[in-house]
Amino acid sequence: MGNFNNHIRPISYHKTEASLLHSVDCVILGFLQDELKVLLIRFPYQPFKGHWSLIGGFVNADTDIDATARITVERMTNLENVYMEQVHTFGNIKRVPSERVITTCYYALISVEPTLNILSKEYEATWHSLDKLPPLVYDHEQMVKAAVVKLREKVRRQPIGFELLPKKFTMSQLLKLYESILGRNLDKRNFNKKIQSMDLLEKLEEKDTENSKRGAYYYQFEVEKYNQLLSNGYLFDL
Amino acid sequence: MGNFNNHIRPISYHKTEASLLHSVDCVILGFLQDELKVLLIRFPYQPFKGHWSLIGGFVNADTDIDATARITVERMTNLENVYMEQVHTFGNIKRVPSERVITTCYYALISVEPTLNILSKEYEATWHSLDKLPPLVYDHEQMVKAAVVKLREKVRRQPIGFELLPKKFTMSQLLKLYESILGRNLDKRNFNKKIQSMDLLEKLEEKDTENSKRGAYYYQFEVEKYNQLLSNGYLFDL
DNA sequence: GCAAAAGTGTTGGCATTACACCCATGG
DNA sequence: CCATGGGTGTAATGCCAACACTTTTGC
Repeated sequence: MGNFNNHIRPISYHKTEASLLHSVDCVILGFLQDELKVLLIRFPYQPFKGHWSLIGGFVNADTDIDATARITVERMTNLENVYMEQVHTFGNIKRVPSERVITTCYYALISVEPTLNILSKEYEATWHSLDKLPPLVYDHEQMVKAAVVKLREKVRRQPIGFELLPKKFTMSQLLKLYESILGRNLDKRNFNKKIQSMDLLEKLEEKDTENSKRGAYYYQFEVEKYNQLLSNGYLFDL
Repeated sequence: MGNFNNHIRPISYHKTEASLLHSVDCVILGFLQDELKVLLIRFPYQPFKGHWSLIGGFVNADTDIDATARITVERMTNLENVYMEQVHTFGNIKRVPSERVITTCYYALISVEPTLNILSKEYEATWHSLDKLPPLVYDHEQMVKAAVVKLREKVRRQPIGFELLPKKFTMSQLLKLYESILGRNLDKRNFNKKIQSMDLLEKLEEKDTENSKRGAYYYQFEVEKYNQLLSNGYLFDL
């Protein structure tokens, strides 16, 4: 496998059809310094060598495209079970000037903890603020935008924001996360009220004393409780 | 072009990558007999010859994927400027048993008027209710479901429902359309109130007297008015 | 003692829902 | 004259947005 003549077509009533390169690109999102950021690498090939780029990889004949995206992300981050969603497939002829490549874009949400060290070296992977992105190769800017739009819609109807936080987090972290994703300020009291009323978080004894003198209680998302509510017809809605 | 060895790759640092078949499938939706329906054809190839299927086509090296989808729909319906949205890309290895094909699914919204005659012959294209779909080839049932979910979300935030109606339509047609898309009954008075308050429809002098003795006023969607409101920050929201 | 973040309730306005009767007409 | 779909208003409710002060503690 890996060779472009190797795709399987035993029956091949489609012998005459064109065969094309297909890749995946991943918008890896993380929450750092109270802000949603995207992980970019230095593009390794000419003529765009050194430009910033999303992380991607080609789809080969014996791998599902979702799996290709997952492998791409996991190889880069050394994480497993990363939350991913397909965003859109970009298929214009000229999107990659040098050749025809169809690319399916995904986003991945990762919790930034011990991660950074592992990934940083190979391609100079670094986090970039969404509101001051450097120029990216090909149509990768479009991809980032599309991913954020999709995340913004999804985050209000499903409790996926927690994927971006450590297991234990404070209310103000959660607030700032949502503010950053939605791109606007939220009222602290109204936000807390709404979250609390959902009854999806467990309040822990422990406090975070790093970011404030008084200390803020840690909370934890309870997946099981959510699944139970879900099966009773509950809809997360923020 | 059209031959699978013809894709352009002058630089080809990706010579060693696999080249795959890529197709599009289109969920063509129409509103008939007060119901949202999908247009299906009889699949023309063995071993699924005669089974019901979506309308599709292969992507060749010199056509954008969006254009491929559009051409597919327009060839089948003899319509132009059909409203289309990309839904999802299905890329599992085994989704087509006989060979690896990655398929991008689109939905198309068409207004069913003079259409039917033109398309019916070639592949026995016929309209099917969404709640009693026959078995479909491959993963086409999944595609239909995904398309309807996407439409359901979109139709509440953008005035695309009108794409499914003739230029002139009555309020009860519009109501039934939304009921059918959203899959639940809506209150006639509340619905009218909301629609009227948007101020996007022009009430015509003319009445539809076919479906009722008293006659119901025709309305028309005013695209320009909508665009103007849009540019002032207005958000359609139903 | 002060700076910095945490925590906590109430109110008014708006939007959504629920609900029922008369009208016009063709047959 | 009656059956069928068309057209219309009001009241109750719940939801969301706006808003400010006290607490804790490290420095």
